Amino acid sequence: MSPRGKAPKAPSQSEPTIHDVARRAQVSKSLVSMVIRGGEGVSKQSQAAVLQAVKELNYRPNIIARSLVQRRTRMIGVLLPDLRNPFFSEVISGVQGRARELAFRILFKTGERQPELEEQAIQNLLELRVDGLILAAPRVEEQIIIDAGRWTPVVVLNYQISDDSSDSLSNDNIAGAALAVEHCANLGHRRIALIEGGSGRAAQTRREGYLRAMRRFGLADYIQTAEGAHTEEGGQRGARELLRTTPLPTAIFASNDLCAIGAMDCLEEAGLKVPEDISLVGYDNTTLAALRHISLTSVNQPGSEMGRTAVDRLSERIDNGRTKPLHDVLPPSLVVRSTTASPRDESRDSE
Amino acid sequence: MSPRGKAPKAPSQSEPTIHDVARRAQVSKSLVSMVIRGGEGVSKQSQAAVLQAVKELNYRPNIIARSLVQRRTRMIGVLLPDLRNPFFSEVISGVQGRARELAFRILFKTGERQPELEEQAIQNLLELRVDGLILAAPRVEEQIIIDAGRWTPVVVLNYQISDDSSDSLSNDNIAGAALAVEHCANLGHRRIALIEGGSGRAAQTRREGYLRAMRRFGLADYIQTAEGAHTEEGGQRGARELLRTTPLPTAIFASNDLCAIGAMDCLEEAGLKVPEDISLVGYDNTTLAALRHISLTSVNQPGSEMGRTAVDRLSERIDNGRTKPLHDVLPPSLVVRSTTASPRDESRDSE
DNA sequence: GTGAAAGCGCTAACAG
DNA sequence: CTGTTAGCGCTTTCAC
Repeated sequence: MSPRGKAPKAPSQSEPTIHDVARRAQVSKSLVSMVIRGGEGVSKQSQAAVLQAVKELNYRPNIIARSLVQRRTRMIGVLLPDLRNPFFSEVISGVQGRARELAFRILFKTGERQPELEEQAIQNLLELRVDGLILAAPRVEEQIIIDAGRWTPVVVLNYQISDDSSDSLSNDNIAGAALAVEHCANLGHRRIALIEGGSGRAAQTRREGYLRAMRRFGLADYIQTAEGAHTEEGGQRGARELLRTTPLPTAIFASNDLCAIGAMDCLEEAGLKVPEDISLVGYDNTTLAALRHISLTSVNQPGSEMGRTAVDRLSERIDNGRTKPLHDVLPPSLVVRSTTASPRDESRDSE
Repeated sequence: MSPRGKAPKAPSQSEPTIHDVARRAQVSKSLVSMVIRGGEGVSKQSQAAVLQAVKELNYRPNIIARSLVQRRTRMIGVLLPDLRNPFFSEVISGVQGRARELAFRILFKTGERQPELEEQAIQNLLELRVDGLILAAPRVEEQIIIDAGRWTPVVVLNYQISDDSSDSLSNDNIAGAALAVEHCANLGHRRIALIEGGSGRAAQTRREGYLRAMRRFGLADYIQTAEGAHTEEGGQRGARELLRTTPLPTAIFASNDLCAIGAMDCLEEAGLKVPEDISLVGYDNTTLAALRHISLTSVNQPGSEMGRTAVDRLSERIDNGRTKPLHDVLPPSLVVRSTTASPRDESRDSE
C-alpha cells in the first residue's frame, strides 16, 4: 500500500526555495509568491528583482508544497483498462489534450481488467488528492466508484452508474449494437452471430443490444452467440467456435474492433473470404478499422472526443462549482467499409 | 505557467487527517503514522485501535503532505511524442507495469512533437518534484535535458545524449536500418528507396543507417530518399513522391511502421502489388505490423521492454543510489513477414 | 505595495 | 513503546 521507505541519499544539496529567492531579491517570501503566480499588484521593480533571482538560482516552485496548502493538486487521475486497445489510446489523447488546455496534469494508471488492481489504483489516486477522476470502462464494484464520487469529482466512461455521486459519459451501446445488426439485416443477412466481448460492462450491454435488435428484426430464431473477449485472441476464439456450427452464420458482429480483427484472421485462415463468404462488423471504429488493409465496417465511438468531454465535466465541477450530476449518452453511428456485403446465396440462407 | 487560481468552493467538509485518527484511537499522531506505513514496533492493541479509527473515519493518508516532508514523491514523469503510434503505447504499457511493481506513480504528458510543448511539460514535471523522468524520443534542445538531468534522474529513450547527466536506452537505429537494407539486398533488390521519418532524432539516425548500409552493399548509386514522416500520412506522401520517379524502386524502407502502412496504401491505390511489384520494410515491429492483414516485414524494437527497463534504470538511481550513467544500446532484429520478396524481373532491375 | 505570522497534513528525531 | 517537538515549502490573512 505504501511505497518502499528507502532513500539511501539525498539527490544533491537541497533545491532553492522561495525563501532563498526572497533573500536574494531582497524582498519578502509572500512577494515572491505573488510574482511566481503571475502577480498582480506588484511593483515593476520588485517583480524584476524577483524574476532575476529566480533565474539566477534556477528556482522552480514546489508544486507539492503549493498543493498542500491550497488543498488542490490540479491533477486528474485517469484509469484505463489497458492501452493495447487503440480506442483507449484515443481516449487518453483527448484527455491529455484538454487537460493541457485547462492546466491539469494527468496521473495515469491501467487496471489490466482486474478489479483488485483497479480498486488499488483508485485508492492510490485518491490518496494523492487528485482533483478529479476519470474511470474508463471500470470493472470495479460499483460501491467503490460511489465512494470515490463522494470524495472527489468522478466521470465514468462507458458505464452509467446507478448513483448520482458521479457524472457519466457513455456511448449508447444498445443503439450501437442495433446499428450493426440492422446494417446486416438490411443487406439480407439473417444468421447474424455475435462474438461476445467478455465480462466487461460495455460488452454486456452490446450483447443485450444485439439480442434485442435481433428480436426486433424478427430474427430471434437466428440468434447465435460465441464467447470471446475484447482482444484479438478473443476474436479468434469466438470465430473458431462459430466455425464449428452448421449452417455457418453469414454475418458476424464482433464486440469490438480488436475482436473483429482476430475473427477476420481466423476466418480467412479457414479459407473463408470476407465479405464474400461472411460479413463482419466491429465496434469502436478505431484507427485499426480505418486502415485500408483492414477496412472494417465498425460502429463509431468518438474516443478522443469522449476524453476531452470527460475533462470538461471535471472542470465544471472543480472550477465552476457544478454539483448536479450529468449523464451524457452519445449516439453511435455506423461507418460502413469493406467487410460487409449481401450474403452470397440468399436461398441457401433460408435453408 | 501556473494553474488557474480559482476554487469557488471547498469540495466538502474537510477530510479527516492523521490528527483526527489519533484522537479517535486515543493515541498520538506519530503512532498513527507508524501504523499507516506498515508499522513495526507498535503494540497489537494500538495497531488495532488505529486501524479501526481509520476505517470508521474513512481516512486516507495524504500523500501530498507525506511527499512534502519526505522530499520524494514516488512519481515518475513520462513524456512521449504522442500515443497514436502504437510503439509508444507499448512503451508506456511497459513503464506502467514496472512502475506498479516498484510502487511508482506515472505522471504522463505528450509533447505532440513540438519542442516548446515538450519543454513546458518537462518544467511542469520538475516543478511537481517527480523522482525521475523518462523522455521518449524527445525533440527538445539537448541543454534542457541536461539541466533536467542535474535536477532529477532522467532516462532518455532512443536518443543517446552527449552528456553524462542522464541514462539512455536506445535501439541501435543504425544497425536496424542496415538490417532492413541488407534484407532487401539479399533478396536481390538494388533500387532500395527510403521514405524518411521527418526531423526527429530516431528518423535522422535511421536515415544515416540507410545511407551507410547502401554504400556498404555497393548500392551507393541506387540511393534514393523521399520526404515523409512517422505517420501514415507521411508514408503516403513519401510513396507518392517515389511513384513519380523512373525507374521505380523495387523495394522501400519506411522509417517506421505507420509510415510503411501509409506507403502501402498509396502503392496499392496506384495499382502496385506488395510484395510482387515492390517490397516494403517498416520499423518498430508494432502490433500493427503483426496484424495478419498487414503482415509487414519490420525491424523489431521492443517497446514494452524498453519501458520496463527505463523504470528500472530510474529505480537504480532513486532506490539504490547508482550515480554512474548507463547508456544501453539494444540490438535490433528483423521480423520477416509478407511484404518483402525478390524483385519481379531482375533483368529490368539492372536497366 | 509589502512584510510577518500562522498554518496545510504529515514525518522524523528525540525524549519519556 | 509512546508522545512531543520541529519543521517540509508554500500560500494566505492581516497588519503596516
